[in-house]
Amino acid sequence: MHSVMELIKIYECLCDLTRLRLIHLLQEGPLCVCHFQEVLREPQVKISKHLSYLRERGLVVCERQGNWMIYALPPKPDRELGSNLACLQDCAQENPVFRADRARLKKLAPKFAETSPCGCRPGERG
Amino acid sequence: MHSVMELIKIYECLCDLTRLRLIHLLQEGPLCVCHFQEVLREPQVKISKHLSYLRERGLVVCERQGNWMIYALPPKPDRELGSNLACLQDCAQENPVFRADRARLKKLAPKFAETSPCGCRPGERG
DNA sequence: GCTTCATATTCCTTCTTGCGTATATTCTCT
DNA sequence: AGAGAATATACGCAAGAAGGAATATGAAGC
Repeated sequence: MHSVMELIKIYECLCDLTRLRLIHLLQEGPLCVCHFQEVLREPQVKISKHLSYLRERGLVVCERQGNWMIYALPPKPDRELGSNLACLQDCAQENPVFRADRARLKKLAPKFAETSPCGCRPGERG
Repeated sequence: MHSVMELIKIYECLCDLTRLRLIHLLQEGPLCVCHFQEVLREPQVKISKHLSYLRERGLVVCERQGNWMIYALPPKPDRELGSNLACLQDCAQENPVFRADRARLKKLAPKFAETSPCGCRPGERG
């Protein structure tokens, strides 16, 4: 009755559009909040709260870098999370929303590179 | 902005323990409500409402057989659902809760076989 | 110490979900 | 038609989630 809750926790994290987009972007590499804001074009509170939600449940980790908080997927996800991340990757490949997010990230990457803390490397896989 | 909602709908269906158990059991084959009741040891209302929830969202289909309603996974799931069902199958394999449900289903299968409508074949893959 | 920037948290409202009790529906059999 | 079995729905409630506005925290630079 314990490890099944892990699984449910994962699904709870995945069943919101904003969180799905956040996680999907993290699959391209670590990012900080303000970059999420620009790619998703959503207000800071919304981004930040969803990232907190994900962090509390272990779907993302974060690290402070000066003023910036760098978010990333956990370095060693357990079986359930790994399996679901792979599944999401698969489902997101052809999906218009996710494709658009990836395109937008790619387009903004050079701009981000100028002003970013060193731990935040959009477009590079973490 | 449409097909991503399909994906979210799937995750919404998967993020409840009872629904997860229902879907997992259906991966073993079609079942009717009263059999779910016995395997899960949950009240009829609960089972029935969660099945309705799943049906409305296209994660299960059902067919009347006299007094019984036979529930099953959709015969031709689309990519997102198929992918997630496979992922669930993977995650459920070693999970205590799901293992117990499978064991219980197996144990009850002979008893079900006597009283079941013909469309309901617990233990056989649909 | 004060300001500024990036991010987090609090408060409030609205909407959804899950559960249980009770009741309705739908079919079968006589 | 009436009874009984299997399943579904309605209602009320408590809890949680999502959003926005405002405010708080924490680090950096002067």
